[in-house]
Amino acid sequence: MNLKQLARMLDLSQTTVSRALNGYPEVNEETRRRVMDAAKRHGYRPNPSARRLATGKAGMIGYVLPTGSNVDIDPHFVEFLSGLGDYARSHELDLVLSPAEAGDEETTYRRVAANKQVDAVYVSSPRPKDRRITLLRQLGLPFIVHGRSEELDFAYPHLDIDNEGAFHEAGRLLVQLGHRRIGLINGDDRETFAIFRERGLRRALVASGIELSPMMIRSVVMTEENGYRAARSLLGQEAPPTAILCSSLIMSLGVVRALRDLDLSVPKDVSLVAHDDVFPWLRPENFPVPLSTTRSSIRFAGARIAERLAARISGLEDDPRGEVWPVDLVVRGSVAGAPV
Amino acid sequence: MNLKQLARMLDLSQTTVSRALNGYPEVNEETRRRVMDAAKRHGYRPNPSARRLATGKAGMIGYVLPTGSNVDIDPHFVEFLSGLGDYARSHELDLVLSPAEAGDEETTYRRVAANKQVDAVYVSSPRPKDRRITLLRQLGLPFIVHGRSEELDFAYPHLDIDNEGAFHEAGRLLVQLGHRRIGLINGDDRETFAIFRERGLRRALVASGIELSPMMIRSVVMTEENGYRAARSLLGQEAPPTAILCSSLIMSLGVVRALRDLDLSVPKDVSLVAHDDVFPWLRPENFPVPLSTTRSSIRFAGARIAERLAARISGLEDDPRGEVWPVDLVVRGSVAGAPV
DNA sequence: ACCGACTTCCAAAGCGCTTTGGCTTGGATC
DNA sequence: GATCCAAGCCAAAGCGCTTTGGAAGTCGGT
Repeated sequence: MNLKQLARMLDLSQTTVSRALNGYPEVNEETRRRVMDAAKRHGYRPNPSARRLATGKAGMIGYVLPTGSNVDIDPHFVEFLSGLGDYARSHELDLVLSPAEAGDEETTYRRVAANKQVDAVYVSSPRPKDRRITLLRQLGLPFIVHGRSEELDFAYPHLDIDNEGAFHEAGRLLVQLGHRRIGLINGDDRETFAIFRERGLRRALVASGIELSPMMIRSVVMTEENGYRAARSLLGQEAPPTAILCSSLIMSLGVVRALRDLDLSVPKDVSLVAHDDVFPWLRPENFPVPLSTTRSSIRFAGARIAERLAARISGLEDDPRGEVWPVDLVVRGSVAGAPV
Repeated sequence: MNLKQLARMLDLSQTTVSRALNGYPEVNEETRRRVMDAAKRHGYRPNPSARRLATGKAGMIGYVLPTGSNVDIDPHFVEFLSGLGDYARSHELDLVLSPAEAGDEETTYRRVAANKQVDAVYVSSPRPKDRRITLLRQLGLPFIVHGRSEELDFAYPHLDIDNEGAFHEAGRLLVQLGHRRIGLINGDDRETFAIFRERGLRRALVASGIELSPMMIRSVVMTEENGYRAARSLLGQEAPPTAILCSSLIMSLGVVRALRDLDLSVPKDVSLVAHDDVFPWLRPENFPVPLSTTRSSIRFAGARIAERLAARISGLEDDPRGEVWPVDLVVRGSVAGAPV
């Protein structure tokens, strides 16, 4: 069933039927009802390819996925996707993943924009200087950044969590508990989130006259193994940290293993706080010693971004508004006063 | 730059230019060269929307993503995606994720097929009786199943690993080591993979005259917490297992925690074998006691499925061929003779 | 009775490609 | 020299929608 047939059946022109269905005002209310009715009865659905060719609107949102034989997609992605998908479903929005060679996403963004394959994209894992942002603005492709970049003075649509605030608070807590040497096991420090977290911790320390020495910082890809190695390396120093701040639950698994290997107990010997993105399959309260965390659901972020993308597409949102979510500090058994 | 302009520029008809670019035979080789050349020089790329409307081919592959506020996407998905994406990139194939309400994927499959949004789809987590398979066949939408279903007597394209063989071998090893009570912590037993794994273990036991009692089986969603609970429950029985076979590394984390809580050591008190899908961020050799595993890279599966989907789309593959990969049994420190 | 000004509808021209059904042309065939 | 054929090209008709630029009909105001 296509438009022509439906129109003929109703003894109307395609124009009128099209307008009736798309809510244009220049059609009699009764006619509209008739049309809507017939459309529903016959299960008419406009052909998206045709609509797309005519309007240039795709009705989909996009994501450029960095790939490569040595590139691993972040496991956080799947949680984010759960939220995004859940919202997208309720609005019949599909998501297009366009694989790109890691390092050269630009080509793919250009292709996607030129082909008008999607109406908007979301961008993740931004870096302080991230060319994607200016590129997208220049291409005129609506977007929302999950995270932040310094680009354009932050005047572009984004959604981020308060990474700095989170680690500032966690750091302050540890300082208050008497810790002076606090180790940071961070994610890749070319990414903004990691930089913000480090800054947060540093601020908390400086406020008490403590400096955050580079010796206390490790910046690695967030795997269990790297968490282990970083912890071993931090704790193997002459003046090891008495507390560790860790950027992910997965790495914390490794940290806990390292502590056990070294026969150090949590929190007696070492206090531990980690950032929790809220995975259904790995929960901080189930760590050997319940883990204190800075918590923010990445899934909610996915849903919110989908919502805002939808709003942008339909023109309801068009200011370059940024949104920064506060992060909860959840204190559990893994922190205690610094050992004397 | 569109076809019309390019044609005018070359002083040829659109027909000829189109044919030249698409490799049709009825065009002079020299003309073709001229066309190809000009196209490259001017960076001409046919508009996919238009091509799509004309041909009905989308140039994308699809996946119907079950979603819902209580639905969590499997973390394995991201690894699968890494492989799929890596292959897809090299062939400029995009992937469309169409969110569906979990439980009613059918509506979405129908929509995707009717709209010709994608040229082929892949289907995951099949169940023994899985309506999606007959549905897709009926809709005429090419597909490949990742996993197996009993549907159609297995005569549909699929890629699976030998789950039965894997757990059979693992079970046999444990039996040979003298274990008589072997616990199974499985995934959702409505899914085929879990059924096959159970069957494999049972076969191994039966071969030695041992029965696999329902008391020895737990079937749960694969989270750390469920692994813990299942292990506690298995080990809390009067005649607890002396060995445990676990369907995922993530659950194994919980199992290890449970063992520790119960002051049981691996492998002295309990031997442990898990299935490893090969995550970059969690590796069996890094468990407190290196974990023995049945190993199969889910990432390779993703790449292979992308390859076969591409082949199906271009008509290179069209038999309902099934493909079952053997699984490696990797023995590490977590298994030992049964305690006396 | 005539004139805007609406309201309500329509025919037709896109959107940019593929594909059908010819139309030339030049050489081989008899 | 007439005939046939293949090679190489083209005009135009789709694909199924949206949107432009009217065209009728209605109605109150003068």
